[in-house]
Amino acid sequence: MLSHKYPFMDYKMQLFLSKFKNKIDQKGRVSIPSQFRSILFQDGSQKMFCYPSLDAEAIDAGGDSLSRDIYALMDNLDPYSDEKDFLSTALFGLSEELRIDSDGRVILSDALIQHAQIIDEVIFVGLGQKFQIWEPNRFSNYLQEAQKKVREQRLLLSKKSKGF
Amino acid sequence: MLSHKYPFMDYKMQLFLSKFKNKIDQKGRVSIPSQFRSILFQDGSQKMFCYPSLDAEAIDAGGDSLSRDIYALMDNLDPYSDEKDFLSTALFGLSEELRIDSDGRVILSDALIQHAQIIDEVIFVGLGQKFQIWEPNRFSNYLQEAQKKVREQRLLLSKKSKGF
DNA sequence: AAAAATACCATGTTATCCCATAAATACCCA
DNA sequence: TGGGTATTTATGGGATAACATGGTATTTTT
Repeated sequence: MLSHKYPFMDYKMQLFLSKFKNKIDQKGRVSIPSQFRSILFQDGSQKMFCYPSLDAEAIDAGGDSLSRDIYALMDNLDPYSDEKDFLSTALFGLSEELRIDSDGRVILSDALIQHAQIIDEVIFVGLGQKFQIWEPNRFSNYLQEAQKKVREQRLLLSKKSKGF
Repeated sequence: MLSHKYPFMDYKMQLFLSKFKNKIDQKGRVSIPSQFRSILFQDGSQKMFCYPSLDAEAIDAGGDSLSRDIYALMDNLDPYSDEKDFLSTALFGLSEELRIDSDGRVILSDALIQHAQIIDEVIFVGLGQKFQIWEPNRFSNYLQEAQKKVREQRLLLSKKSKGF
């Protein structure tokens, strides 16, 4: 189960960190940052699992562990609830497994591009067990907001976090 | 008891102490001071974990113990809340694990350099379980301020702490 | 046949490895 | 203790490998 009691962040597991800006070429191809790629490849798959982010104008993405986590999350919901139907549609209905080509690139679908309002450049942002793909300007706006939130919660954080 | 006074410091752990000034070469490489390096290498990793300092125009850096603390902090949040997305963005998205090369050097990312306003020289400042990387002039200004603040609070403190 | 997807190749840039050197530090032994 | 030698360290440079990115050719789909 995905909860506080069973942290899914094994200390050994590799996390998506940092951010990288890459270009989209005329054919719609984008290089996945090599740091992220090597994590995706870890379980042998040549796929990138992704779907439109629920709360942001961005694409959520990750590897097998992400899709498995989401599947597990669904599994825990009441099979006949509206909540489950809604989430299944929102996540699985709109999610895709993009093939990673021999040069480490993917082609984002029109639906994903439209959701994230992407033009010809994207930022890959590591979020730990997943990452997001943003249109650069939208991301910098969002980042400002996020940093503001972090500062607001600062005291709370510093008490728990041993000096960070 | 030790753990009461220093709740987050394992008495065995090696501390980052003292400060060292090093140069950045044309390729952007900086040597990590060997004293710091040997602490970073302790757990076998060849990485330096770092992120823009929340309160200063400096880079916060450390080894596995620092990154684990932050991962643990994130792990306590509800995985699919937007609170978590905000924090992940600001913490994971801006953090980096810089690879330490065979000569003990790292290449600081543009984002970090810009945050700390670094040109071609840096000061590594030990802060115990982590250290900071500063542009030298900024650091000496900061240090002066800090010392001034300490002097101002000295009387107040000494009444409570008998001897500091 | 046209369009899209895929494989393959080329290039400039950047990171990484390896070696050289000078200075500082640690070490050793008379 | 002193004085000389070895080792470590910071730093520079050349060679090599990796990466992002653009392009062309080949295959697959429809």
